[in-house]
Amino acid sequence: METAYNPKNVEDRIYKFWEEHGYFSASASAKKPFSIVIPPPNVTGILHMGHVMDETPQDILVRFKRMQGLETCWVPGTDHAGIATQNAVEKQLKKEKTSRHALGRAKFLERVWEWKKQYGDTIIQQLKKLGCSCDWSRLRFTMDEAYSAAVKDVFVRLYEKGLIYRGNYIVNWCPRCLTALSDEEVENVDTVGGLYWIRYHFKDDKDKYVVVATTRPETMLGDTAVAVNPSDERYKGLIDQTLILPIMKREIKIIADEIVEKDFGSGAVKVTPAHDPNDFMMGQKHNLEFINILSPDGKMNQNAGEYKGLDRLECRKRIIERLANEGLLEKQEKYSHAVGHCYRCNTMIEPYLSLQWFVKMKPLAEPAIKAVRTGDVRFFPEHWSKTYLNWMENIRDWCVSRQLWWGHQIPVWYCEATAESRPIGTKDACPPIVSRETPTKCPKCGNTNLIQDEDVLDTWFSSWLWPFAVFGWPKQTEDLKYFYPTNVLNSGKDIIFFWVSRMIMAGLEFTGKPPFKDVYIHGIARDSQGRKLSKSLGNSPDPLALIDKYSADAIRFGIMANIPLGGDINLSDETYESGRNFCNKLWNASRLILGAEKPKNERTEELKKCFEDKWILSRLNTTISDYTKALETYEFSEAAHLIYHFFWSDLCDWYLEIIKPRLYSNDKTVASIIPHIFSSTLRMLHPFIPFITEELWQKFLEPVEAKRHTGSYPERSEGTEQYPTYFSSESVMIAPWPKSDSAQIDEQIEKAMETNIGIIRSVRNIRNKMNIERKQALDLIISAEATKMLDDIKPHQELIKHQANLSKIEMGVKLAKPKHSATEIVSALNLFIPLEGIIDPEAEKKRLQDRLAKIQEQLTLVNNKLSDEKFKSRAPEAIIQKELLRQEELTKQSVNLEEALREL
RNA sequence: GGGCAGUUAGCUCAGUUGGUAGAGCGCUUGGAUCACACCCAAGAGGUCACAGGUUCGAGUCCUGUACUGCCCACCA
Repeated sequence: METAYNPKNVEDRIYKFWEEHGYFSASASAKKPFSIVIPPPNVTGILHMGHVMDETPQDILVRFKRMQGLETCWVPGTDHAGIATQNAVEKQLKKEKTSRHALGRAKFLERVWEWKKQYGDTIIQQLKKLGCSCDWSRLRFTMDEAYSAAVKDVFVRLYEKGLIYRGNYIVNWCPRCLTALSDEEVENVDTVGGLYWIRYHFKDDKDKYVVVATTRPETMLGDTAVAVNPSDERYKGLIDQTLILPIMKREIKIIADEIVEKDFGSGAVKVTPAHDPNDFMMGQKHNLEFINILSPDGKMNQNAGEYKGLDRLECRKRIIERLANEGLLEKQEKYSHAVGHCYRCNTMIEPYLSLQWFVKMKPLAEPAIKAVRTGDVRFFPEHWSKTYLNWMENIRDWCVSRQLWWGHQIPVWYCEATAESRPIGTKDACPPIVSRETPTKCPKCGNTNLIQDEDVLDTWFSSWLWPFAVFGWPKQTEDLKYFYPTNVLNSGKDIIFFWVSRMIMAGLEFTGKPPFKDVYIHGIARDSQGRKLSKSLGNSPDPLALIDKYSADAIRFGIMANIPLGGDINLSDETYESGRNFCNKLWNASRLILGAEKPKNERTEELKKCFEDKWILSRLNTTISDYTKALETYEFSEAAHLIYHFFWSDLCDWYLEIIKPRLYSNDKTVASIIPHIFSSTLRMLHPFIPFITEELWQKFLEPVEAKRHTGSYPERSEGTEQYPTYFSSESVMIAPWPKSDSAQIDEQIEKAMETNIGIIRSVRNIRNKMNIERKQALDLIISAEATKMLDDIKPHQELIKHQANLSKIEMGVKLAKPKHSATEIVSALNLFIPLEGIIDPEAEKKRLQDRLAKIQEQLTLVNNKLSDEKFKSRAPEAIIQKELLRQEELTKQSVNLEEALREL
């Protein structure tokens, strides 16, 4: 074996090995199921570190559960990501100096499918590189034929139930993507802009005017009223009076509405029903005219008169100038407010009146709220349920139609008469035909010229069905019955509203069950400075490059060991280095074992165990228990720390160092315990670092297999954990999960070992401070002060002597005795290392005095406490006993120290 | 404006039902010893944001304050 672990070539070979053995596939069986559906990555591009954060915990859980013996199914797939993918392909077309409009819908869609093929395949390859143990036979795409059928089915069901409606409303409009967006797809960014105060003169009294304030002055071209609060004294008597809208010279009325805030601006607000949600409501209420002044691309339209064709922002500039020139601009001031931007292209969105399809959300939200309230669906960490509930309780209807080409075309057909144009406010002559199948004629008028709605559905309208659609829903398949609901959903906090909440609603609505029991929310990957990872900042590393440099195992372990509970992680080279170092340590520890002696795989029970053997077995079983518990509750970094500590500190630093002589001398007990420990450790580590554990498993397996070949070893008995089969299975991936044997857990032994370690460290510390070579054997004298320790230490003298290189240990020696030679005192333990000729009596005296002062100070505190009536009457007995012991101990120490000082 | 987190070692974070603060990295010192320098040994470093309260005892529970981050929101 090489001195350093070299993951190159190992990982690909191992992954192939797993695939060829069919370990990933799952099917309905008598076993208990465990299922996870992957949050399908968008086919917009290749994977980034955010995906690694997303997939790694899932693979850990899946591997963990598979080893626990559950029928484990991880469904992989990708998402068509309508708007995002369409944008990506459009960008590509732009580079080719063409556009989707030049290509036409059909040709364009061909291009997107090509794109999807390319990136979808790449994503799958990347997931494999990362080690993901998905059931690849179940690979799904949100635009698969069967999946599309499910989407249609859902649309029709909701429509029939009256939960889908079509109507003219103000929606979030992206003038670049040329589509409506849902509220969730708008990112509000605090922006400093201007607040403009404009004078609207009265028709009858040209000298008088009302001042309105606005941040979007260009919308005044579409004003059809000015509104004030009915209780506003300033405007009493002015209601219903007529104003002349500047520039357009249109006559508009002053209306009264409660919605107007008296305290904002002048208390009077211009009303533009076609370009503001509030104004829209007022427009309906007061029967105002709706004047749309914008084209879909954000330019002014014919209703803007001379400004037609200008971009809205350019128009804004000109309007301001003109108003100023005409003396109608009362004032302008800087104003900071939230402005919506498209979450895909970052263009400033416009509130825009258009005909769209909506889903009524309140009826869907109610059961979904209940599911989380009652604990049918649980969030980890729990506090995310509050965020979820807060949003769900204030949910608003969902605009699901998108004016895009890439996506599920809406399963609605119109009679030709009403399909072409969609004039605002007009009603279709024939009602739309909402159908799973393509209809042949209009059921009302019999017309056979039907035109399908050109729009597609919001991409999330398909992904909210993911947990059951991947199992064949709406068909009641075996898979659906067996694997659904899934066990846990893994997601980033950024898509709780987009996806998690909607899946819960869809699951309950369409299957009657919540789609998963647990939701594990992980944080977001950031760079070492805490910034979000993004292409433009250049701080978003390519996972494949990192895997190439550090190995997939290193990335996985590094991230999972360092990720705070539910918090964001700052990624840096150190993160991956720590993972790499850990793997290398594992490699080398195995190398020590495999090089020293082939594993014997023999029974341990009959062999005589030394103290350290019992200790490491106790530690092992404690670790198995705690580690398993941590994984069950999604505490990945906690789990990683537990196993890290057990392996590196307990096993490598102490146990292996202690047993080295026995290892080289072929001690039978060691030779049987070691395979047991390594087998369990490799199995525990496998979910985190699957590749190297498999590679090592195979190496441990070699001698065993060799013996089987020669017939000197019994055949493998599958699936048992019984000796002599520590390495019973052909792959660690299908090996049984280690079980904690509570009979081997011994707290006293673990405590005793801690004491031993403390003593050994103290001696080493003294060596260090005094520059004493390790080769030079020392005498250790333990003072009588440390009476309590003596019994603990006695049985382990040999161990301590060997680890600390001591020639002898003398116990119960009074502090005063080594006054001519004691040179260093370890205060906590009262150890003395006698050495001739180095003592400085003055320094020694000072040291003792300081220590005495400290002890007396503590003694006073304890005495005070013990004489406190309240403490005596209320503190638990165990605590009082502890204090009494401490008092005794401190008293003894102070007496000894005083005596030592006198003798000095 | 509302909601949710957070404030503990130089940095990133743990801290289980209240019982005298831990890890990794970094730093300091020493070390080519026959698993590993991607290593080993040892060490230094903390008024647990602040102020009150409950308690025999508070990093931990309660109230308030300050600051940081995130999310939601139709004051134009």
